[in-house]
Amino acid sequence: MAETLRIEAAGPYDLRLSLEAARAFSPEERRDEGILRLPLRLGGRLVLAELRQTSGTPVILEARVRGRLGEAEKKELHRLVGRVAWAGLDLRPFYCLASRHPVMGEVAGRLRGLKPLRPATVFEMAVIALTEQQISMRAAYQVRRMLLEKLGERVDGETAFPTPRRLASSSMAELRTCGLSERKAQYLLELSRRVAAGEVDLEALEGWEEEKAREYLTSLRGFGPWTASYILARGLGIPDVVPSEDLGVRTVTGTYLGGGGRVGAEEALRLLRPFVPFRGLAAFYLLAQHRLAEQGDRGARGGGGSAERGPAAPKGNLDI
DNA sequence: TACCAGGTAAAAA
DNA sequence: TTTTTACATGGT
Repeated sequence: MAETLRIEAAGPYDLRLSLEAARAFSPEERRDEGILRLPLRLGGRLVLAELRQTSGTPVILEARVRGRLGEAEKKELHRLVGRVAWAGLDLRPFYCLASRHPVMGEVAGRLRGLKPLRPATVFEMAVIALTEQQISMRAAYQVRRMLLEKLGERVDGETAFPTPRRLASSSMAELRTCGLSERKAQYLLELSRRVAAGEVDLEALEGWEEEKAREYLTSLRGFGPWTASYILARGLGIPDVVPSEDLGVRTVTGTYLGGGGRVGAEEALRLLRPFVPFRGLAAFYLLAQHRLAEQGDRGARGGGGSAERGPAAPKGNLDI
């Protein structure tokens, strides 16, 4: 017995490419034929949704879940899948802007249909952002893997992100063994406790005006300007927001749009100006291009011979 | 071995 | 008020 829901997404969209980009940083090689196995909480119930894209236009995403779902659960599944796949984002206006720029036009053409995969909740996005502060993506990935392993909940072979309540009930020692610093463990505990207590509602930020949400986020302990921008961009899905102080953003904007290497935050913003109101999305495309090209290089060296993805990119440790 | 990675708050100057 | 510093892990 299974339920299959069909979710329409604003086209163009390429789920397989979006998955490939999202996993470009991951040390584990996952071959899953363009299917996203997504643990989701529908009300109090944890289910595994298998998400795939059916061919054709308009873009339809199929979400398959074992067992029966109630009407409210179906509605929630629809909302969450739409959120993760960013179904509401229409890429066409961005492509229109990109086509007027020689480099961005080429990158956007090559990565047509790419959208950032978004975490199912703003809380999860906030935790991800906390773990990614300062350390490399690979190091942060290991920390999150440990968090999932120790505190996550298993469902059909996948692990769901721990709830605020579960994180709030964990100990400093437990979080430290996941590789978090004392300080980040404190931030994470404080955030989780406040969210679990209902004192902080990150999900409610969805409808807020951008600057108000930014102000609120930076008022939380451990949330600086970089973290706030990252959450606004990917957690709340504001396509113009870009963490311009971000090392990766400064590298790729300098490399692809500027004269060469890493630039300062202000210069990065200046170089991204042609893509208002999609500056964050533009930066994401450059990061993805950079990362996928790098991965392609590795594959070629290893004899795997994965598809060419354009000009070789300078070395770095970038991710989306 | 050092040094750098999608930074931040708190201490020191 | 502005400038340093500690911090965790993984790759080079």
